[in-house]
Amino acid sequence: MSLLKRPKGTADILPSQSGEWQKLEGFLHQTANAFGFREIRVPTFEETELFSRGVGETTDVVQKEMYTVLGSKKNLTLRPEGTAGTIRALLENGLLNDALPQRVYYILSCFRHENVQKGRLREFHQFGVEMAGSAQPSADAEVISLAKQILDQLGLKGIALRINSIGCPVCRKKYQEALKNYFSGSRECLCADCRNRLERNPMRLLDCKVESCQKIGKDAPLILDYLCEECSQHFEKLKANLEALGIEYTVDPRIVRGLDYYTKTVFEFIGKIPDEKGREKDQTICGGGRYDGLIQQLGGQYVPALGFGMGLERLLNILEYQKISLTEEKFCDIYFVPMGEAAEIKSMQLTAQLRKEGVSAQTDVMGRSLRAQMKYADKINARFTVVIGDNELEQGEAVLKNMKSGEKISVRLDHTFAESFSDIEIADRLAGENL
RNA sequence: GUGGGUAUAGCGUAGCUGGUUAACGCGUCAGUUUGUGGCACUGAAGACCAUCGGUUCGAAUCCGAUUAUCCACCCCA
Repeated sequence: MSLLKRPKGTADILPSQSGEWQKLEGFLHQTANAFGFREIRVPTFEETELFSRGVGETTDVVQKEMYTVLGSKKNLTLRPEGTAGTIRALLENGLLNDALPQRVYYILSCFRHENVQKGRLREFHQFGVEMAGSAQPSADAEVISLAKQILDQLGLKGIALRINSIGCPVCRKKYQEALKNYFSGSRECLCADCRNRLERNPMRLLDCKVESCQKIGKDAPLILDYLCEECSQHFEKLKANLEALGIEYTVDPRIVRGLDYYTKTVFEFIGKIPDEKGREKDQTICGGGRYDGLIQQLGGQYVPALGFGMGLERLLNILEYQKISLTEEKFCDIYFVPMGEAAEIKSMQLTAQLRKEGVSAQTDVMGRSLRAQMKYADKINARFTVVIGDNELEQGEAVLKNMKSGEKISVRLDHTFAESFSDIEIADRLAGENL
């Protein structure tokens, strides 16, 4: 029988990695809570229509990347992103009738049938927040500062924030007309893709990597010059708010998000990761913006809202690249080193007792020699060891060794052990923090 | 969807233009005698050379297909 393999674009999270995930997730929960966001959990699949209506019929995500199960009455799709389902849940459960703004966040997996690359999986995990009810630029600033705080507190360096405004449907339409006019003049010189874009989504033309197209686009009109009064003021206030919060940014008029629901503010946090050959390349780790029309689009009242999605695999990639570890690789508070059968029993009992107290305790289950056990204790980063042999059993007393400092303390091997160990352990922890 | 690179023990790599027992580092395991780890030394285990097929007297090495992975376009987290 041949070995079955996992589907392309999926990943196993192994025991050596899950601790990092748990730490990251714990940190995300904590930070989101600090900003007043509460967790929401929504289904992994939704009716296909939710995404075609919410994300946008013409987007790549909807047109060619969704995993859809065809049904006789309704088609179902594995969520390609988190916003549509979250907004659907807010509407369906009447949460938008509650005090606004409504602040929610989620950690979930998304599915897109894409060509796989580093940081581009077919099942990937996303942390996202959505804030519904405020049209104020201060809400934009708050959401951006949440993302910023997460990236900063994780200790990441060199993450750039780029912002732009793509206006509201009214001013965007005018801008797109202006773009069409501009590019139509040199239609014949554009690449095939761009000629296509000219009709479907002229804003994408600015993004083209083909040199000749870039040249043509150099003097193209900018969205920022076409914003209506309201959108323009919104953007100016957002910039002022970011400055007040001490958040650095650059305005990048070429940011055009690929999901149709965005209006006004769009932003991205971009980091650098290495490819296989060690060359650095930019990668978006967080992307988001305002989507004032989405809730209406999904059948609700007009409620302005915004949010972002953050790719957890991408985040962990960058953390790894910047050599930032959230966890100790292996961890053990205390390791018992038994010598002889009677000692093995005693070690088992003490281990069991400490584990009930929440202490990470281990003992030998390999029948190893004393020397080998000490080596093992060292490898798993045991903080303390206790050697137990016939002498110790007879005297009811043993030596507790601090593996870092080498310090040895005599302890009693009776019911008082757990208590005295916890005192010593806490003292050691405090001493470590003072260093 | 289109185009290109890579594929050798758990990990990272060597293996030149096809020629016998596939090499090295890290890691793992055991030991370096008498009851205390990190260093050092000695030894061991571990690979049908991604899979399938072809060329050849002979293939890790050449050819084809498949799969995985990486990169570019596209798009995005």
